Amino acid sequence: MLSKKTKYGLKALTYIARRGEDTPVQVGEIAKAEFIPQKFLESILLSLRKSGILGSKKGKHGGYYLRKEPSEILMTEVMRILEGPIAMVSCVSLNYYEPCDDCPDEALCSVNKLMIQVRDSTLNVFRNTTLADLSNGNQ
Amino acid sequence: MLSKKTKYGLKALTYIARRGEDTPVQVGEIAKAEFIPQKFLESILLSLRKSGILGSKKGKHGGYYLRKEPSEILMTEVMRILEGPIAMVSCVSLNYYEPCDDCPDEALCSVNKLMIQVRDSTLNVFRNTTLADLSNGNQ
DNA sequence: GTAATCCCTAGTAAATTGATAGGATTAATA
DNA sequence: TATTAATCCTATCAATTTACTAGGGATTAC
Repeated sequence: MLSKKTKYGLKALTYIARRGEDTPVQVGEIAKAEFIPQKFLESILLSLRKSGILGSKKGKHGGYYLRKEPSEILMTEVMRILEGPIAMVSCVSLNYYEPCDDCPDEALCSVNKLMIQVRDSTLNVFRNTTLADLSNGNQ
Repeated sequence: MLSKKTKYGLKALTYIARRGEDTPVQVGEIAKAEFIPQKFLESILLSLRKSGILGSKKGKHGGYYLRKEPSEILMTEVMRILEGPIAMVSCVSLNYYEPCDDCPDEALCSVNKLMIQVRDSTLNVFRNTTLADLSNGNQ
């Protein structure tokens, strides 16, 4: 299941991208528009800022803004920040590989074999989808 | 992340399929061979039996066996039993659809749009993979 | 009848999730 | 400079899920 954190994060990014203007967007505005608990959203946007997707401006009239064009923000990056590894088991993770302690031979492991395929097909979606794709009306 | 339940379940099914013989396999044998806590595995195999994937024989020399040929056991079925819905959000689930309570219009929802693509690509893998594929050495 | 096996229900510790609380810091503006 | 409005940061917490464990009942081979 997708965590609420990821769901809220994606909705917030889409909101900012759709808005389009170059003034920063406040957390409160997004929270109200997307029905997201404000304090929770605060922490989510903070992590997106720390990861370099968002920039922020403090103080009055502050808020968050995209640091790149929506068409340059890949879902691989966003999903890894919000949801963590894309692979369903660490032994097939590209970025966070760890062997299973109970598996004597990955080459013989049926779970490994299946999860590599799932990982690749999911990656294929995320690599070919940008925030611009999510924000636009088309497909 | 894939739950241990699913991981253990897949390993157990693969073990039974690879064994090939028509005598039932005991939980203890699988647990020992695959390093799975026996009592936990018991409950997993029980749920696979209740779902019709496995049959069982009680009493001495009892155990579990496949009710279909490995080539006829699709991953869609196995994963739904072990892991639950394949979709990452209920609003794109084919078998367990439920609308999100915070989403006024699915057609405009970026999460919905993205997760439909992920669901379809994952389904494509599971629909084209059988237990026989996991059990064989090839690919 | 005894041993070996599946069947079933409960319970439980640890981790994760989805928040909330409370305030420190920063910046615009009057 | 004082006020206000925003981000930033840490800590905490209840509910849920996960990954088991315990204990025994039911069934069957021998």
